[in-house]
Amino acid sequence: LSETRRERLRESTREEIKAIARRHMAEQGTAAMSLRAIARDMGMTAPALYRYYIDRDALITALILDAFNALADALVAADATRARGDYTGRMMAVLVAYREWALTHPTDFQLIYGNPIPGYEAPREVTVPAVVRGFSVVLTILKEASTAGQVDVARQQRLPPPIEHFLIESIQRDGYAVSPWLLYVAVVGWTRIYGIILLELFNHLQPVIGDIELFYQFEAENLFRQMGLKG
Amino acid sequence: LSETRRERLRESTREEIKAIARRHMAEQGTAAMSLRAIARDMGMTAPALYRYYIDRDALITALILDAFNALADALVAADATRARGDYTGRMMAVLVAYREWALTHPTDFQLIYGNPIPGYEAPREVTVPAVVRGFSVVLTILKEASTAGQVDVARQQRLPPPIEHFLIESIQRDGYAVSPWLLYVAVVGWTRIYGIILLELFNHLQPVIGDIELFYQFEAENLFRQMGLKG
DNA sequence: TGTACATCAGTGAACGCGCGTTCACTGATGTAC
DNA sequence: TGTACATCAGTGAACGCGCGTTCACTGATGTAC
Repeated sequence: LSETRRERLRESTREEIKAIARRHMAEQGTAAMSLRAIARDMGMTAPALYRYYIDRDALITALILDAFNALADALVAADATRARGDYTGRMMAVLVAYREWALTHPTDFQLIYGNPIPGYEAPREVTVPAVVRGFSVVLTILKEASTAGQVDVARQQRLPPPIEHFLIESIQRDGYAVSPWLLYVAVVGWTRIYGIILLELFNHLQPVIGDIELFYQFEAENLFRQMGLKG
Repeated sequence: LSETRRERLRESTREEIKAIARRHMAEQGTAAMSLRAIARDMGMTAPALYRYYIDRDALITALILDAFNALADALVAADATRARGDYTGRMMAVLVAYREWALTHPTDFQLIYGNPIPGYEAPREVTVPAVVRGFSVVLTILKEASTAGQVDVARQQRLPPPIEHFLIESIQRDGYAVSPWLLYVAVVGWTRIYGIILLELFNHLQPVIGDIELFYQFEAENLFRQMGLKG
């Protein structure tokens, strides 16, 4: 709004730095991100980058934060494409969007959910809220479906007590407004699609199953059935 | 057998190189493996390593091959601890051993199933047979359980036709001696435990579910039920 | 059993390259009067 | 409107470090007669 010309230029340079960093990571792996290489590609000298990020770690943190938020945005947008009452449709749209985002942004996905970068540790106070944003898209759908009576209680399994207690504590601490069972199936769903997507990213799955998109949808439907999601 | 003294010394040096490489990877990440650092730790100069591995890639390949074989050994050993007719017991032992191996050898696990090392590509003719060794432990249990009538056919789902066709082709090409459904559930099981284990390795799962060991077993049982494995 | 020779492990110097970060500086852009 | 000054982006040199790989070599170990 009241941004000066200088502030706008500065912001666009910050964005350009991140864009080139992403390109390099895509080509060389996330661990290969180098300030000197970025500067070279921008036609600048390396010390100039220190005007924009105080050091290499700060740049990595910015990239990670962007990635979490972009992923969450994609999930929110996918959720919005379906009628509010179509709970399985919304859930499927979100899961498909998750995989699609990972496949179209493989580097960003590895940055947030793959091998950690040696010598770098993400500050939790920065990353956790961004993670929660994405996760709560799924939780909201489950909560609304449950409220609408669209979750089959008969399918609900008895959880091992220590896990149930842990989930109840999470719910109270973070105010999730879902039952332990719904939180549980959300976590299980997350581990399942994560396994498929990461194996696909590393090219381990295609030779084994062939059509991964179809496989993914089939497994999503199995998950919905186990969750007790109706429709 | 007819190994000379020189050959024995040579072999033990090759092993020492690998051991130190593993330690460095555990401390610094898989991408940080450096010949100079290994040589330094061995009290040698870097060029001496070229007597044992023709280059850095050859050393990485040797480490990967060792890791696949050690994992397969662990699965075979776990399978052998249960009575032959106890199919669910054998399967559970194997899945638990898989996770335990990954947790006690996190670096090796990341080396074979995590982010690829930038600039390195594993030669498939070396790795594929080692992968198949581990996978066939699970397939054998499923095959024997099926032959013994211990797989509930009623639980079998109709697979999407393109996937079924792909699996049938794999079975014929590689001579797997199981039904498409059994191969399918083996693959699904693999993606599921992989997702859990990798999230656990990266410390993303513990804050969400608490007792991961219990969670893992609970999910394994759910998997057996979906497979139709009796007992 | 002793000697001559071949094999092989390991060295040290070098090549050419990369990296993150600090520092004193230049020169352009923007601001106050 | 014009001038003096402050702010800030970016430079170039430097520090101290790392890497994989090649090469001619030394010196110890093993082998053949």
